[in-house]
Amino acid sequence: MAYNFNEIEQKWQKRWKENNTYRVVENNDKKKFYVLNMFPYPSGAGLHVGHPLGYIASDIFARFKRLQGYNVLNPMGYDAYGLPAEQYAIQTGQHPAVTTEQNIARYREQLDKIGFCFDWNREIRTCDPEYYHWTQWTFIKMFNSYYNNDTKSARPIEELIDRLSKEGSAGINAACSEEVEVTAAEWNGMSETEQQELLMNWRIAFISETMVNWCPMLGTVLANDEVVDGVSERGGHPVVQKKMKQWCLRVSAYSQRLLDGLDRIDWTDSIKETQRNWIGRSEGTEMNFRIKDSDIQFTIFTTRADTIFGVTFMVLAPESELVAQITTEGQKEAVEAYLDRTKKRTERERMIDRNVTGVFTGSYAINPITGEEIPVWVSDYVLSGYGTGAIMAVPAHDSRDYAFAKHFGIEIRPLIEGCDVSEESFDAKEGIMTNSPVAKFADCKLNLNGLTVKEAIARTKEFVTENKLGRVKVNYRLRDAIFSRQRYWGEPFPIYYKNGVPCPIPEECLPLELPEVEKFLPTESGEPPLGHAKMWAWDTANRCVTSKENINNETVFPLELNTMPGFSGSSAYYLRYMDPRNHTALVSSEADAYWQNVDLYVGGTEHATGHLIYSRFWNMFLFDMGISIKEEPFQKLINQGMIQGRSNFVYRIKDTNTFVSLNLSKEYDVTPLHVDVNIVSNDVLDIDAFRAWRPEYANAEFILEEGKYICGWAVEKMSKSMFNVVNPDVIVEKYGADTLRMYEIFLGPIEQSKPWDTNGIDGCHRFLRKLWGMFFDKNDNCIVTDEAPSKEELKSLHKLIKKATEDIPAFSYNTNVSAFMICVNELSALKCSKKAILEQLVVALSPFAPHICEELWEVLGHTTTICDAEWPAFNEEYLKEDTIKYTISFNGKARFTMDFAAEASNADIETAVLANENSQKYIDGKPIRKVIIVPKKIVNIVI
RNA sequence: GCGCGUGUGGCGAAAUUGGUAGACGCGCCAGACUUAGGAUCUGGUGUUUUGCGACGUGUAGGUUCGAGUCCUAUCACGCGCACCA
Repeated sequence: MAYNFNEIEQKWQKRWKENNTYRVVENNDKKKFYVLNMFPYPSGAGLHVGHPLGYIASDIFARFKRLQGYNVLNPMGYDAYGLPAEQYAIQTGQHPAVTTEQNIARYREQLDKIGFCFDWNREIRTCDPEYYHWTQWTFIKMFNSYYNNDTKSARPIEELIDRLSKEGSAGINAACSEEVEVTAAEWNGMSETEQQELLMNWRIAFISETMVNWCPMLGTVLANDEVVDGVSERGGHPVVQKKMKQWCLRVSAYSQRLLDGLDRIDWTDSIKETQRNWIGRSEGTEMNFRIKDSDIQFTIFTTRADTIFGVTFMVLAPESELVAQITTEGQKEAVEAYLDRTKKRTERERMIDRNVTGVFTGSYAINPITGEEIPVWVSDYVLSGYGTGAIMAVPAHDSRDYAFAKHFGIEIRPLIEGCDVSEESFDAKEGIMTNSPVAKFADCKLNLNGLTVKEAIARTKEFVTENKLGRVKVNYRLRDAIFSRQRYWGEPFPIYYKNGVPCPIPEECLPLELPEVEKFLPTESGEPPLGHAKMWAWDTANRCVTSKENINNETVFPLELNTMPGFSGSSAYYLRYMDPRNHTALVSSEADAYWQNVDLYVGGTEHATGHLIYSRFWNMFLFDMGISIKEEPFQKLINQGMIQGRSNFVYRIKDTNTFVSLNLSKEYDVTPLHVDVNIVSNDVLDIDAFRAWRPEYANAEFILEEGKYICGWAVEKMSKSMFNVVNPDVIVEKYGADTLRMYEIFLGPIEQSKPWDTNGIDGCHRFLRKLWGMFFDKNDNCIVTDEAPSKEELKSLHKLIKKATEDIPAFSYNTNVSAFMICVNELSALKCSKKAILEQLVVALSPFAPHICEELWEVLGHTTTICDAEWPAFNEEYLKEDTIKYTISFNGKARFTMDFAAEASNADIETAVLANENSQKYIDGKPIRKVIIVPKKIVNIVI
């Protein structure tokens, strides 16, 4: 009896490829199902055993859906642009395209060994001109669009231009960088260049001089989500703030839609919550304050309009332009010194150091409601990028204002009945208002006394709006995405500059291919790497790329030197899979109408605020353009947990070459050292392999316990430096792909992070061998019979089918594997080798272990692939119990059990219980008042 | 600080609406077959007790005939956001 998994797996992988088994084509007679994995970045390290987890999970689902009769799209491709390939290129001179190609080949080889049902005919790579053609095309669409807040959608920029030329900016309700007022006459009087500059205020893809996260070590800017704790996510290099001209995408225009859309999609609450936090909606009020003895006005944003009577100072962000305007002569020196000091500090330093700092400007603002004079300060605890960069400070009810007031001895005026602000501020939005206003402003038209905080906020909003003192405003934390990267290995912008004005190259001329460069580093003059490209100018007359030498500013113009960031290629790839070889459109409307959007998206949580926001934005834009018919790209999202490494340690006694076993190591002064997990089994070290591992260990001595060297262990990230990387190829070689697939999902719930531990894999392997043993005897003779199955066998089988049918859609794969083990154990115990049973068993198992199931399917006499079989239906009849065991309890304590026929009525049970001599014996002589019968389980007797 | 989530054997973990806690697998123990076992098969395995039994789902209460599950408080860990006004 031999289960030769290597032979079987190779045979079927070859056959699937030859027969194009997993090819999928649109078919209107069949219901569609779209399964998608977040496509990988092909790194040089290859796949480790953690990477395929999500692919296995989605593969099981895809195969299951196919068996249920769906037309399943399950594509795969590569997110091939990225920093590591570029950095490798800088170090070695090797072109990133070459290393990327090699890495992809290696990935493909590894993936193929695991037996996925990907349709490789639809493979895409983001660095392929055929693919980034449509990334560039979408960018041009964004450039040529603005966001209309009235229609709540992106509209052609011509609409806006038309309006500007006829009516000016009056009445335009559009997402913009800043409020602009321009009359039609002014607009029409502007030069082309001036008009183009102004339009940047509205374009969805626009150029803006903004503060960016500049990473000097990487020589590029980074998006907010690429910066973690003040350092770059990749590489951990320091990041500083710098003002630069950059391409941006007006993601913020979609804030509300991105927020609302979350209610319509089936994602986990935690990831939705993360996105809500990231979007950061806050409803509040903008109020205008006037500076005393001047015409200067400024606006603040607050969510606590109710606290207007408690304002005892105002604060401006140091970056605010107002600071210079309102600083009095007397305070000039102090203010400038303060600004100087803050400028030198990075954002990160300002965040870490929470000491209170600030300086008085010398000016006073007028409270628009009471007319009170309020001192205006400057402090870096106010951020220039949020709200208006200015606040009204209410120390009694905001902890930051409180700290500031305490430090500088400013009045703290409590506004809520009974609150104690002697030690700390009262920040909660609850209680009854008082002192609003205080007696000396009693003639003030607004009175909030006696209202709850909630009522007071609403009342103040009304008052402010009626008296034109400001307006109700919703603020979002979500910023526009910075879209330029000073890198080589990315999508080039389809943009040339005519007299400094950016112009898109004609759509018909796309793709604009990435040029060759001599060096992948920035130029001497500090231009991005594309500055090295010779063939990098646009000839408008011949509509082609030409040499930079030909630039004449009449017909030949310089091309953009930045490239697009990583998320550009990964934002709409799901659409491209629907129609990957279309030369005339991103996706045909037919293909889009058929596949709609992704039904099941599988990937890690690390993209919660990056890819998963950008691609929703990107897709909403394409939805507005009428390209995508679904507003949300990913209907259901499953986040697979990470598989961590399980590192092993040996303990070397200090200054010796002697290693002591784990439980004896406490008695010595030892240094724990990582040891390669591949020479450790069940935490027992293979001593010979250890001596051979490294030359310095060749003469190592060991202090053993019970004849073995026991290693310590810890859960850590899977990485080369920890010597805990387990390669899937090695597992496939030793146990087979089916065992690997079963074991990966058997490790635990799919969404949970867990350490890889090769030790448990035998259990899954034994299971498959046991299954094999139901088909063949020791001499490899097939023992399958045509006998009719027994009731017991049918029950075992249908219990399993029911479980699998319910568990797969719920992603309870780990318990499902258990169910298969139970079923096979039961059937083996019954010595069942009946075709009628085994046939359905292998179909149900095939999503999990496709190779062995194909083989056994063939053994059972089938000539077509098991993928085209039908998912077995379970029959409730077989699952019914003949009798049900009831526990008879007395005041909650179980006393005895009785069996009843499954169909016994409550009355039957009650009568039987009362007549039972056991029951009499245990009622302690007291009369029974009531028998409570809980269906199927327990009969309760109350006295 | 705010928000979200998780706590069950030596380990990974199960447990439909509240109804026999610990399924299944690993590990461990014993046995069988073996020259051998890191192969295979069979049985056992929460703690405690010679036994009957008692106790057991982070901790402390509560609801209930009955709580891993519901409620309140609390502790620990993980994740997200964070001078966001």
